[in-house]
Amino acid sequence: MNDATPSITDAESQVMAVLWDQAPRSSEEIVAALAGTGWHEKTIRTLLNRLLGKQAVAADRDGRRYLYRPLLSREQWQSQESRSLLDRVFGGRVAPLLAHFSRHEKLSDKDIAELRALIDAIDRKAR
Amino acid sequence: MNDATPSITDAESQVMAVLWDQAPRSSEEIVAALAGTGWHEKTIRTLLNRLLGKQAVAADRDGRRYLYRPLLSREQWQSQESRSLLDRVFGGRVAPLLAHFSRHEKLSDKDIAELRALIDAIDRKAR
DNA sequence: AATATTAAATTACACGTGTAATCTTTTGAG
DNA sequence: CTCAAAAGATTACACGTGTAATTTAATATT
Repeated sequence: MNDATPSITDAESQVMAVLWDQAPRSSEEIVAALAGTGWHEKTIRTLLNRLLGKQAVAADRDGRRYLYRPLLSREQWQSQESRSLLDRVFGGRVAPLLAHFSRHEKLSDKDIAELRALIDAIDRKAR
Repeated sequence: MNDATPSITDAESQVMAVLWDQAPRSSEEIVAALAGTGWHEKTIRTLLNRLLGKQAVAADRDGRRYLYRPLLSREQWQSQESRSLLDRVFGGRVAPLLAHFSRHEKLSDKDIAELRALIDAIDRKAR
């Protein structure tokens, strides 16, 4: 009986991002990759450990060090977060979300073209 | 000075929802409207007070009671939450978000029709 | 083998949030 | 005018999270 999909905090997701970008990596490499955040090395190691506890990453021994790799994929995480927003904020419906964006976000021509292509693709698949 | 836009927690947003649905309302009415949540009356009053502190609602005296009304609109809140998801999870781009939904969410025919109508509307407005 | 490094594990601590209980003040009932 | 009921204000408390410091264990060096 273990957690279906671990839920990741915001800080944790930034550590995941490093591993999604490339894995496996040692904690030292991860710390280096997160230099821009201003986080203390200790902080990053804490986050790594929490991710281990949540089984969002795995650690494989490599000599004296561990190499970390993601167990939760970026796609899975995006799904969770998207669904959460959809349910919490838009009553679970996609169209209101898009309607919202259409009114309040600046969509580029490229965005619009992509969206149209997507709808077409979805539509074709649906029939 | 004062907070540009207060950030609302999940529980608080459910209280806001009652006021977005109809306002102004007394705390008693709000408690009644949230009967389905299983929350204790005290809990709901706490949430109301926190919303007051965050200036997400205003309270106008009405005899011995207060009448509450939203200062933060549903639209504003949806914007905040959407933008937060977009930035945190999708690097700030709308198309990847929608692409994600197209791959992972089951869109009903009605959804698809609505989306198409939206795109058309956006497109017409854009040109 | 004893000791110094260093990675990892454990512990810490403040603050936000969910979830209330208690205290205070106001006001209607007698 | 006194007292009880009720609305609101204050206080509580555990848990998650951001942010680390301290302790332990493993390994490299002398």
